[in-house]
Amino acid sequence: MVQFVIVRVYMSLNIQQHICDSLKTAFGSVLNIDPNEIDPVIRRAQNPEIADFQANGAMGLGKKYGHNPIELAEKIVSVVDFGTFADKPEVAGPGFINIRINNETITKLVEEMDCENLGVEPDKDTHAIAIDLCGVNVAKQLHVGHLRSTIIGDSIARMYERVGRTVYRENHLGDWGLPIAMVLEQLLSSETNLDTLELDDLNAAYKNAQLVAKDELRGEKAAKKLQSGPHRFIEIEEQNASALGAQAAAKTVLNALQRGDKKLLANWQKLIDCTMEAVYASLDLLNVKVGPENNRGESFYRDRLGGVVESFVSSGLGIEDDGAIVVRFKNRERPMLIQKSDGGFLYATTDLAAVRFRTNELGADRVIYVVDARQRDHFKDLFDATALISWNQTPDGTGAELVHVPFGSVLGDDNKPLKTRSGSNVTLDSLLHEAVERGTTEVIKRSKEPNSPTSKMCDAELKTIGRQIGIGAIKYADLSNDLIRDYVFDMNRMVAFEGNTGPYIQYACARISSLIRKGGERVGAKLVIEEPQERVLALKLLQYNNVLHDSIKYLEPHRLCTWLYELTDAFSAFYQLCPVLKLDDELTKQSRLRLSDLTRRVIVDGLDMLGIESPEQM
RNA sequence: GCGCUCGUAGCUCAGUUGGAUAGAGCAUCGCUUUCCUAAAGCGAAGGUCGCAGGUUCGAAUCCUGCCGGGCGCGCCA
Repeated sequence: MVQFVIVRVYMSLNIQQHICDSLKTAFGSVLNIDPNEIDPVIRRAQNPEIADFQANGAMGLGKKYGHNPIELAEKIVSVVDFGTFADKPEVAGPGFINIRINNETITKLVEEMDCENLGVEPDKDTHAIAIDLCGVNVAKQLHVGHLRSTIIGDSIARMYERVGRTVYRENHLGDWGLPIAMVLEQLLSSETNLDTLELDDLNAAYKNAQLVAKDELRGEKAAKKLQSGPHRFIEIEEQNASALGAQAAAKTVLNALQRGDKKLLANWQKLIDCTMEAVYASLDLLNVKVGPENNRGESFYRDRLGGVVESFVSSGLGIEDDGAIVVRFKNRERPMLIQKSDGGFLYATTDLAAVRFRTNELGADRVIYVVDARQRDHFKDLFDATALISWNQTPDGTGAELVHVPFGSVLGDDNKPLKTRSGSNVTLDSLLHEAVERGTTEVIKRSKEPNSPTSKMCDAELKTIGRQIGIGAIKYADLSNDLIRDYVFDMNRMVAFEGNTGPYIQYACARISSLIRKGGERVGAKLVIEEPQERVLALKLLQYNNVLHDSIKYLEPHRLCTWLYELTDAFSAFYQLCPVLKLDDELTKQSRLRLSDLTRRVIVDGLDMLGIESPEQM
């Protein structure tokens, strides 16, 4: 019983935390101040030859409390008690404290990590998380723009779920409003059969509707800009007469929809079904956990929009301006429009309704918007408006944090936003199929090698693996960069089995699987950490929990990617220099097999949070 | 015009939120190597961290001003 308690306490400690606490105590006693106010600035040491961790706090604290930093560091070193974790640290340079963890501790910690949850601590916060992702528009095919929002959002969701949070993936469909009404009007007036509707027909109608809308807008703007006299205005109106006619017809349709016209609503639903059927197929191929259950689009909020505006108006935050209702902010000129002068609502209105739903009804204390960086201003307005009206809290009064995760564009090799040769948007589907094809080509090529484990596989098996590699390649390439940056879509680099790529990590993982198949699992074998490569690998593994929580904290999946790549590298060095299968020393052999298997499970788990599958052979 | 954002090796990118001599992978050039292993390995070269100031014991990182690229700016989403 006693032992059980000790084990529990030990497990809840991670190395870095333990070092930090010990040093806080040491600094506190030497400087005679409250240890809790001290930050010893613990970092992983850059050079493993020198140390495992370093404490950089002596410099700053020495300065602050009038001590020579080197002398302070030496005093700290002489009094600090790391218990069994580490031996006496060393002082270097201007006051760095270098700490080396002893092998017994590393061994013990790795053994503790080697359990079902792989040392990942659950999040203490138990509120839900809402993630706005994908953002598909009805009547519109998914294109590259949706790729990033979907896979980044899904990855963040998976990371949160991994630490025990409930996540609502919110697919905020563009399924309501004038654009959809225009498409519907066009299809109805051309007497298209909605039951045999194809997505291509819808797309064409959507594009056409957008052109018409743009024409009207351009005409109005041109007229205003030129300060045109009445005759000039009439001229433009004549030019856009048909456009305006279409607009008027669409508005009629929209009105009928909003009134709840049953027949029209049924037809509207057909547009959605037609669109979503194709969308789900793409999302499925992309291996993301987004399906019909995640749909909560603009139409879901349609009856709440009036209330949103009313709330703002009655609290004095929404004021009338030129016939429209706007919300103004103290520190900037730009207002946020929440109601048009014709009484119509805007996307800002819907987003406000969605915020309130997510915080108040879903109980999310973090609402995350994975949306293109170009919408930064919109989200700044949205979040500030939310704060003004105090909708940024859950029902239990917990403050809800609204975060925009902005991401850059996918570029073609001309460094411009990715387009097809004819200049149109690249559909997600074509991109994914190209990736699958490239992945499959790689797998088939490798299966021709007689000593490859895939050499006896049938076509269907090879195709499955090819899909896993191709999709993994583009997802990893996307997630492994700092999100804010644009990146050039280069399939050759993405599917390469060398370098910081998805396939490289998958391959390394498959090879460990192969090793385990030959050597057998060694659950519970005694670990022996002695060789430098074993030590480096073990220390790397022990960072898993911290890296994951940092990736979540900063909403940066590329941290996890970088670390997985480093882990894979550490394993390669280990596998290169530490024999396993041919060892006669059964103890070391079992230990190494266990270390390998733990590495494999961590890689599989890590890749899973990126939405990437880990084939056992490839 | 105003605002946001990015700028790191030839190329593609990291850089642990202010720490030691700025790191990887491709590509280049050398040298080893036929092995328990489904991957060859090791090394070299390559940098004014866009530029100039400032803060600091200490700056790629924070502040200011420039330069260059991208993006956004009232009734579209």
